[in-house]
Amino acid sequence: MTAVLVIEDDDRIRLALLLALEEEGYSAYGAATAEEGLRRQRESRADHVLVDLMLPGLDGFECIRQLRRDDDVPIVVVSARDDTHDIVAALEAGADDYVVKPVAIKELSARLRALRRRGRVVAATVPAQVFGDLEISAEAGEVRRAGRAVAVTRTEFRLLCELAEHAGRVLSRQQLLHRVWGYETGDERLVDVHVGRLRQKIEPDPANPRHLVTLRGLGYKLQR
Amino acid sequence: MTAVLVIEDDDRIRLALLLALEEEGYSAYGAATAEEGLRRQRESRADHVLVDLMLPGLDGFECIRQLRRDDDVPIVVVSARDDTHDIVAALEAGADDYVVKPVAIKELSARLRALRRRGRVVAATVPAQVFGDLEISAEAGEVRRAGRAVAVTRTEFRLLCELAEHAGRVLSRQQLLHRVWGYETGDERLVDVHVGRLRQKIEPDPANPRHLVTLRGLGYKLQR
DNA sequence: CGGTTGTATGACAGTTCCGTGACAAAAGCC
DNA sequence: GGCTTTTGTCACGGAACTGTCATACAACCG
Repeated sequence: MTAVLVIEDDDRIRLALLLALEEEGYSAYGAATAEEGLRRQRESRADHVLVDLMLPGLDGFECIRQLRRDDDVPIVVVSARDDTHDIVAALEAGADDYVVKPVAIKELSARLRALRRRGRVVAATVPAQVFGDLEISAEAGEVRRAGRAVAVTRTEFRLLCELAEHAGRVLSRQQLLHRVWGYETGDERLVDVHVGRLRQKIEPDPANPRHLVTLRGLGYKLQR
Repeated sequence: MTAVLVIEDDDRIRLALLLALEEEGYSAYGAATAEEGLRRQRESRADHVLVDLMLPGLDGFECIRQLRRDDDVPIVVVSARDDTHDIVAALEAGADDYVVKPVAIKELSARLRALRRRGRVVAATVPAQVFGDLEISAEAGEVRRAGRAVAVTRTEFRLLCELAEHAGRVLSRQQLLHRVWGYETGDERLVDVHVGRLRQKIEPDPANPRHLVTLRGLGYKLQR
């Protein structure tokens, strides 16, 4: 029996989903908060997790990340919001699919089947973001320049990922401090220093950066 | 470079998709009919296929079935019709995802990434694995280096299998504690110690590991 | 051109992180 | 029960990393 865990705070929707899934032949059980969902998934591994994005306390994105941390379970987001940003963010956080409420149970079921099928397939492609001769592989925790692995530290890696995630767009020092370091405020020079160190490692000519460029008065951006 | 084949009869849409995909860093090429698409996929295997459902001649569903017959390539349907029947039918035919036009390229790209990630996840449950001169036979419960059997203890073996199963990907100490020892939490030094012992046995030069490498601040990974 | 503002970078100290040897407890094995 | 092997804990030393600072350099502006 295929087990499905539904993490959704709205009681009505959660129960409706559980019933519909049972009807489709799944064994389904629910959790009203992310915390509870994480706990239940640790205790008894479901074959699929459905998760809402708007949850009280820990939100859906964080929930997905934590689920992913120690489990390869297929995660499907079931959200009311049909918004590209949310979809992309959820998938990047580690979700495998995203469906918009109200969802047809037949479709959901078919998507779950497709996910299970895909899970069995063997594929060898390594996902990596590419910027010219620069490759960033978050999973491998690795950065390559011209095919060669470059050793970067954790902070540098986070910084690079953050810039890569918003490739082509400027990020201010404040934004970076906030997103990479979690600082609400702080010395902006810190960013400079780390950008400099990163350049030493990933730029062929650190003094004339091609990818990690400075926009005076604005911040930094990563470009192809 | 990740290659994407777009099977879509409407020239404008196909070209727009191709351009947008290129922009996202993919290598993209197109086909105006199912027949042509099948032929191109046979000749040069793309990493992803996007397919419209309404095609002249052979329709999208049939196209998906034929693609599936000799290829595990991830297939994403890009259709104008947002209809549960179509969605279910397409997924049943073998598609892996279904997005409705007009589609945000960022979303599409994120979905492709999610598909690639998923494909790799279970990929690893392979009986025997080879890492350079290192062989791990999960069934035989045996490790060989340069053809010679190496005696490893049970914990070391589990640890090695876990790393091998996610070859090339970083596993944090917490993940390893959880997956190898079943601990919800615990002293991370434990992992270090066992990694160290394993290195003594499987690395030619344990002080400079080639396969079982440390990613400072992140964890360990096994690489070729 | 000189002043002003913003950015790059080398040096340094404090801290974090990792590897390892030692050791005791636990588990296997005659 | 004695012996060996394996496992987990601890503590220490060293290496790597981080954040701060000072200084030098570059860009901008009137």
